[in-house]
Amino acid sequence: MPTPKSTRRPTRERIIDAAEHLLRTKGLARTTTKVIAREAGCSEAALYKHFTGKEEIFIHVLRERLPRLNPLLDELSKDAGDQGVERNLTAVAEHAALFYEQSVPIAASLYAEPSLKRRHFEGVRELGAGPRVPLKALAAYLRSERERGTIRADADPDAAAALLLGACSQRAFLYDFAEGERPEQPLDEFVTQLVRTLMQGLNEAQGPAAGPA
Amino acid sequence: MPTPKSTRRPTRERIIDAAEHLLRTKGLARTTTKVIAREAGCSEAALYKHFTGKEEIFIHVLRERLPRLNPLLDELSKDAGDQGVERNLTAVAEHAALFYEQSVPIAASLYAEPSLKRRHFEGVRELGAGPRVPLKALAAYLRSERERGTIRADADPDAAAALLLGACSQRAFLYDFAEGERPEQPLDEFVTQLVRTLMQGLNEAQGPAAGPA
DNA sequence: TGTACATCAGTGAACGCGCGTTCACTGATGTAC
DNA sequence: TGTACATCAGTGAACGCGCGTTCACTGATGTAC
Repeated sequence: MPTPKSTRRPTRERIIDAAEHLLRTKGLARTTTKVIAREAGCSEAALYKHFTGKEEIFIHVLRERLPRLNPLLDELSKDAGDQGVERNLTAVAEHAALFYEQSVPIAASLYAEPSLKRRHFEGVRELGAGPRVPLKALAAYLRSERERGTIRADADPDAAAALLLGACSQRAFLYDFAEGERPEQPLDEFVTQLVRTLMQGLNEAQGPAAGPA
Repeated sequence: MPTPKSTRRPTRERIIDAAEHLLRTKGLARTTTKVIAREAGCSEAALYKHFTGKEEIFIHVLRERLPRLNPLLDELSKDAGDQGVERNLTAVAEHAALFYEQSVPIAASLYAEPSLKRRHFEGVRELGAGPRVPLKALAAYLRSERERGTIRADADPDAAAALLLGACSQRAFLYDFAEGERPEQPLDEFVTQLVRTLMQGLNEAQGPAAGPA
């Protein structure tokens, strides 16, 4: 028998749960009102007691379930310099990679429905979020490190942020596209090498490049 | 009156043209057989003289119209060292950015229809292509530069490739998502700064960091 | 306490619409004699 | 040259299906007296 009502999540929550899960696994095109209702354990008609329509359900999934990357980055600016830059960047990159793994499959499918994409990003922009914000935040952090002299004076914070977060987001796509084509490199290894490469650059080592101790 | 038949492209081509254009502008969900036919200037029934079904049209758009990044990268490996590494990387990044601008909107919408996504990438893999190939090729080029000593001996070619191409692909997403939210940084400037940052790293300059002359 | 009524989450069945696809047909072109 | 036939790209109209949505209704819960 199904879960007794007393212990079930509220219907509205179960609808959002179901829609989110289906978006992730079956894709936007296959996420119909019928399957949402079936997975939520209610009738299709019940969807319309909680939302004005199907698109509204998706908008709420996007608003309430897409993870946020910004909190971590905001915190980062405060602790600038407390720990090594390299350690901070590694932490950021690791979180970013996980974040993109979560959000890429859903965000990407908005391309199939440009009106939904537009609606979502207008809402997101009004909240001061949006895909550019993490880049700006990371660049701001790097600028503060540059001011205290922990990274080179002629460093370009925007370019560095684009490199690091770009690599993390692209990884999320490859991960999903290739779908187990080959055993993926572990995340922490990937991230460590990104940060090391970003820190030391490709130019011939001259300075105290701190070889293996 | 419409273009006379004698000067029109063959119907099959016009169908692919129309489907591609609609995928880019209206999205996968709004690209129905009716609108493809209207834009191609033929009847819906005519679609089925040239393709077995709608999905087949999309598969052929993906196969025949998505740009290829690999040729440029293959060539690159041959000329390793002929020009400066920095110059080569800049050229690659610029092409990569344009490539991703073209392919991202269409590739992303495949997330809405996972079965189509899977079919496409299986086909692509059999041709030795796929989204991982450019990364591998760029890393191979960097390895050859490392062997001839033009970049530091302990450089990580895979990480460097991930950083550079990641930044370029992410740019394509931001460009499209934000849709004119703010005047975009010009491509060549963006790319130049990426490459310089990647080459010199963020660590305090010690060596011949060749400050402003 | 019992009774009458209001509220409201939720339902089964039906709705119309637009989708991808198929049908029988047309008309232009090529070819054999 | 004309005529009879084959081929084939392309069509208008119809098809059935599954979609998102709405309808009239139910049954549980709360509340006033």
